[in-house]
Formats: sequence, C-alpha cells, structure tokens
Amino acid sequence: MAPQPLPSTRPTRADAARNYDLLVTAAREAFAEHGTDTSLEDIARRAGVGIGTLYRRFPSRTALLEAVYVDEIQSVCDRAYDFDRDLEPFEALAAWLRSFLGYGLSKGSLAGELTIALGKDSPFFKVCKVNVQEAGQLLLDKAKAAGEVRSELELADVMRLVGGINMGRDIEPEQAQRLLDIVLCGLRPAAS
Amino acid sequence: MAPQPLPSTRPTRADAARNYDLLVTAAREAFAEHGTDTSLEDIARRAGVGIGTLYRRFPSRTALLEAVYVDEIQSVCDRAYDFDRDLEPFEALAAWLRSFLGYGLSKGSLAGELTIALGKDSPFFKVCKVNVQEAGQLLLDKAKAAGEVRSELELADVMRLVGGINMGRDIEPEQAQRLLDIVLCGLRPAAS
DNA sequence: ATACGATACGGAGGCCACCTCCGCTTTGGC
DNA sequence: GCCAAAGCGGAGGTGGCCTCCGTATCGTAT
Repeated sequence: MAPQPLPSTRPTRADAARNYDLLVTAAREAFAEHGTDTSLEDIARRAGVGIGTLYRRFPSRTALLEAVYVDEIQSVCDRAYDFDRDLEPFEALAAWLRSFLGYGLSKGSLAGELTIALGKDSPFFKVCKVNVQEAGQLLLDKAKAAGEVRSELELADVMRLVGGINMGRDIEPEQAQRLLDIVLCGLRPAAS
Repeated sequence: MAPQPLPSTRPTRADAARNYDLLVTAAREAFAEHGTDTSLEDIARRAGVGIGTLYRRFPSRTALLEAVYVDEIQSVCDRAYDFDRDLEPFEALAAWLRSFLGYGLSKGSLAGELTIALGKDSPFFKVCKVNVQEAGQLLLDKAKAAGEVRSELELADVMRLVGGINMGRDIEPEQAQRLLDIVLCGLRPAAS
C-alpha cells in the first residue's frame, strides 16, 4: 500500500556519480528556462560533460526527464495522502488534481508528458505509474464511496483529461482552473 | 453570419498551380500514412518537386497542414449547421464535439494542432477560427438558452478541453468517447 | 604502494531534418 | 517571338540525434 521508492539510476563510481548530478542539475535548469525540448547537447555543454556521457547515462530525453523529476513526482504522490487525511473525499480529489495541474504548469508540460507515458511502459514509469495510480485510486474510490463521483469512472480517464488540459503548452492559469472545474463537474453523479 | 470562405494560397501561374496541387496531394497521402510529422523533404520527393518549391509555397509545416485540411475544416464548420437544424440543442452540441473529436482521431492529431493554434494568430487560423467559433458559438448559445449548459462557460474552454482529449496522439476511440462524455456532463448546469 | 581489470569519459563523425539562397528555366502578356 | 516577372530546384549551411571507440579514471586485490 505504501508507495514504493522510485528507482534511481544514480551510479556508484565516484566520477560517474558526480557527472550524473551535474547532468541532472543542468537539465533541471535548462528545462525550467527553455522548456523540455531543450537540445540534449546544450545540457551536456551546460553540465560540462561530453555528449557521450549524457547518452550513456540517459539513453533518451525521457530518461533524463525522469531523473530530473523523481522528487517532484514523489511529492505529487505524497500530497495525495495528505489531502486524503485533511479533506472531505471530493474536495481531496479536487485538490489533488489541482495540484497535479499546477505542477505541470510550472514545470513546462511535465504533467502532459507524464500522462502520455502512463499508457506506455518504460521501466521507470511502471513504478511511477503504480505510485500515482495508488494515490489517485485511493482518492477516487473514497469520492465514489461518498457518492460524489460516478462509480463507472476510471482513474485513467480522469488523469488523461486533466493531463490534456495543459498539453498545449501555453495555457493561462485561470483558464486551466476553469477547465478543471468543468471536468470536476463532469465527475459528479448525474443530476437525475 | 454565413461562414467566410477559407483563404486559399493557390497560385495562378500554370506551373505553380500544378506544383501546388502535387504538393498538397502528396502531403495528404504522406500525412495519412505516416502522421503529421512526416519529413517535408519526403513530401517534396513524393510530389516530384524540389524542396525549395515546397518551402517557397509553404513556409512552415503548419502552412502545409492548413492547405491539406482546408476542406475538412470547412466541413467541420458546415456540420455544425446541420446538427443545429436536425437535433435538440444539447444533442447538437454533443454531436458536433463528437465529430470534431473523430475528425482529429482519424487525421493524426489535427484537432490538437488546431486547438493549440486557436490561441495563436496565424493569418489562416484567423479566418478558420472565426468560422469554427461562429459555428460552435451558435450551438453553445442555443444549448445555454435551453438551460442545458451552464451559462458561464466559454466556447474556447470547451474547445480546448475537447482538443486536449486527443492531444496525446495514441488514444483509443472508446476512451476518447468516455472522456468526451465526462466533459459533456461537466457542461450541464449544477444539479442543485 | 602498485598494478590491473572494469568502468566511465568525451567528442569526432555519420545521419538526417530544417531551411535559405541564387543561378537557371518557364510562363504569359505584348 | 521577346523578355521581364515569376517560379524552380537542389546544393549547402546549421544544428540536433545518436554511436563508437581510443583514452582516462577508479577501486580493489595484492
């Protein structure tokens, strides 16, 4: 039940570990400054390591994204349990989705990429998915049990919708908020 | 009130017009076969023209997409008026959004690209946007007037949500359907 | 301390897509 | 038929992705 720790690929040898940290730090900065489509060569340069080193450690851009955002992803999961403890079922779900959204907004469109990846099966996202799903499922089930969310809804659907909201990169925070409100209304049981 | 004709950039000189048609045809085929991220050089080769010709006529991939999909875009607009005539207000809106979605699904993720572009101001999308908006606004307003959609909702929000649904490229049609249903429920007035 | 196998480094270079530029060709009005 | 305007095309510059392999570094066993 408790979330599993996300796997870290941080190597053990001293020089490798140092370069790993340099790369992740450089990537975090670069992603924050220029979005997640920054060139990988730029990141290697910024980190002061060769491009070969980057590619050996992170075979794909996604692998690098993973390493950069492990912490944030974990914190998204953790927050779910906080909300579950402190809020009424539907409010907890709403708050969690809102935080998921805000997280994607500030960090490029990570939530979007994450949402897409939830359907794929990279080794990393396997665990990540388990954690996010476990957390989200808990909130969703409780909201369902309280009769505040239609019982036939799947977590994957909800996540996909929320992820889709800020897929288009440059959305205004207020608009994102309104869109989320629409979705939240859509989750509630039919008026009948 | 009637939709304006979408602008065509088709040139008048004989050779230019011929190449224009070759390019648009080749692009339509290529996009259908390999998705909208086919390399532009491939398309030029397929059309049997030089890459320079392609770029002179279509300065960006988007420009080419526009030319390829003018007809389809127009038909999306037209359908709105059909639905308006034949269906009850909310059903008309629902049907139109469904068709908008299916359209994006079959043709790569054009609806997604279109949705993003709705926020931008390319000269083409200006007119396109006007047409889509006019059509959508009509349906939305009627649904509001019938009390079946909350009055504070903006068309842009609705379009964005629907566009977001199939942003992630590889979504299953049934899932897309479910997501749209959630959104549709979210449009209805509060149960209170 | 040294030696040595395992591990990691780095950047040159191949590949490919994007896009520009300009000398040559075609068109169509006169 | 002439010729200016319009159009053509592809060579080549830029830059990102990724691989490969000779060299450097690390950590352990002696």
